[in-house]
Amino acid sequence: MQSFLAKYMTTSHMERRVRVRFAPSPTGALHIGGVRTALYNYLFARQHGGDMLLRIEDTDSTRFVPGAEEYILEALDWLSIGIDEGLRIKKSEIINHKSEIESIGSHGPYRQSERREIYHQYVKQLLDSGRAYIAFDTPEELEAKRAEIPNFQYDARTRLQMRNSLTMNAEEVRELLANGEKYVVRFKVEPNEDVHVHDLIRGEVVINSNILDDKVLYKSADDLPTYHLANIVDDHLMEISHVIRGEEWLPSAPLHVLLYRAFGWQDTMPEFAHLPLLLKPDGNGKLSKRDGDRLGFPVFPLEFHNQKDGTVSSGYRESGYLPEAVINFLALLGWHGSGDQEMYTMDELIKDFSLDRVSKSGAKFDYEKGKWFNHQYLQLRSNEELAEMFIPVLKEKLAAMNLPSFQGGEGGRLATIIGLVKDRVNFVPELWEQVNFFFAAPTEYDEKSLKKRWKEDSPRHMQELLAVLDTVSEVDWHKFYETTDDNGNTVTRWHLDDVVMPWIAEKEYGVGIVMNAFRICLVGAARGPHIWAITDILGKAETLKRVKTAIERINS
RNA sequence: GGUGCUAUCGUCUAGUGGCCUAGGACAACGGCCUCUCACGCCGUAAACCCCGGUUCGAGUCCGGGUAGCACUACCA
Repeated sequence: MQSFLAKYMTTSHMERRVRVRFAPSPTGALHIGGVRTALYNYLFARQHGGDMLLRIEDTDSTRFVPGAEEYILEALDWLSIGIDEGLRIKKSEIINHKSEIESIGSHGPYRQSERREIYHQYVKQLLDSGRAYIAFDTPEELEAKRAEIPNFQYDARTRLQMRNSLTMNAEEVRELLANGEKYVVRFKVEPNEDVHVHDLIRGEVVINSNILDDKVLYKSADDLPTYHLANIVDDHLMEISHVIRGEEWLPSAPLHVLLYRAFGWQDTMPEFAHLPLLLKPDGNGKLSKRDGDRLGFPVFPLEFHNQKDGTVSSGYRESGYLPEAVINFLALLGWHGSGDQEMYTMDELIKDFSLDRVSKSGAKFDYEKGKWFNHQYLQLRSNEELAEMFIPVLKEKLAAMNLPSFQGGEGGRLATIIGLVKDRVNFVPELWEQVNFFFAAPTEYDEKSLKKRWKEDSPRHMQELLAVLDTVSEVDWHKFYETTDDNGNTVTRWHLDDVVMPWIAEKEYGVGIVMNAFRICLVGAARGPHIWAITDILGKAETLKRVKTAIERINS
């Protein structure tokens, strides 16, 4: 039975419900840094049993890129970053790359472009209370001012020299407005005040209001607010408890604090956490879209065809990355767990995540480590799953070689083959280089391998081997059994071992020289899985045929 | 230029005053395994930005310097 006090404490001193948001702009593909921000928000929300919202910040109509919104939602969906409220992909509606977007929740609309009327009232509130003013300076005038005065800033020192409602009388302002003159609403920042921002990752950050300019909050040209106003109003209205965003926002955090105060919302102002930036792998600076092209790896989760500028950006999904690998890799870029653990499932991340353990400094994007993570997760997938993922690649390769297409339904043969080689690849498409010889006999033989492994006696060895192998029955060809090696480990021993090895011993040939030559006949190079695993899959007829062909073709 | 943030192996990082002759992971290198290439396993090399101060004791706290980054739009 709960005491009355416990009850009292939980009701009247109840912690605010955790509500976080990811609020991207639909200006292009979702950058991998943005994905990490979304992930951290998601982990935080889940851990606290709170809500993860998705809001689209499309207040700059000029930068809108068609398809970007769908892209963002699909990327999050692919990575299993779940959205509880706002915009998201309607489940079970992803057919033929066509996905439907749904809006869920009672705090909508969740696109800022659809919230014009809401912002009007708050702009008016600020104007009425004298916390903001109307400015008529044209972009050209401002530009001229900046050219004229070095380090010009629109603020308490300069606003009285500008064309705004502070310097004009009410009649003039009314007239300009009536004439349809373009204007903006600027926030009136009071000078000389130390603004304190509490950051969950960085602690107390203090900035003097003198360095802040009178930010534009609203522009009449497109009847939309700017980021700063829309962001604060929406976060307030949507009851956001924690703002977890990139470090690039830290300098404007004081402005946001001032805005919350101007509205009288300081008591419900969200907590802030500014995440370290993702840096270029080489040199310094923020990781950018161009770095991906330059260094040859994706910086976007999904491939993106930009309809606005016609560019195509490669994506992790199309490069063969597994979503869980991307998540794990990203989670550890700027955050570490409570121990030395490297591999994390999403559930483990949710359990272990903490803003305390987010680093303060930027993290260089290490693509090599990403590959390693993918390798790890690839091994965890079943052969059947990998086969399923590999089939499109396989079909494409076979078509390119004018070979009969893969039909499937071959009794799990592909899965068996993949099981043989998966531990040597990092990505699904790489499987092709490991399995190609199962689908097509070698047409040429790797020169390096020949030089090292194909000796003068090899043709004679192979000729003799052919005779030895021919004695093995079709049934015995595929036989194998379990045995124990010198170290007590269980190993698979093939019947063919018992046929070929005694022959080699009797003739006093080297095992290495015979087997490697044999391998070259079958594979075309000195690589690949265990030789008897290969002959098992190839079958007797194909094996003998390949050896014959090799004897004829090599050295001729 | 101004303001802010940051600073441990090549990279991601552990480290919250003594457990640090600085730990883990990726990458590199070497070895083992082995018919090959890989995987795997074992091992090696590799770092506290600099200068002061506080303290019995500093990678850890403080100050200064330096460097890097971010921001400084009618972009977000």
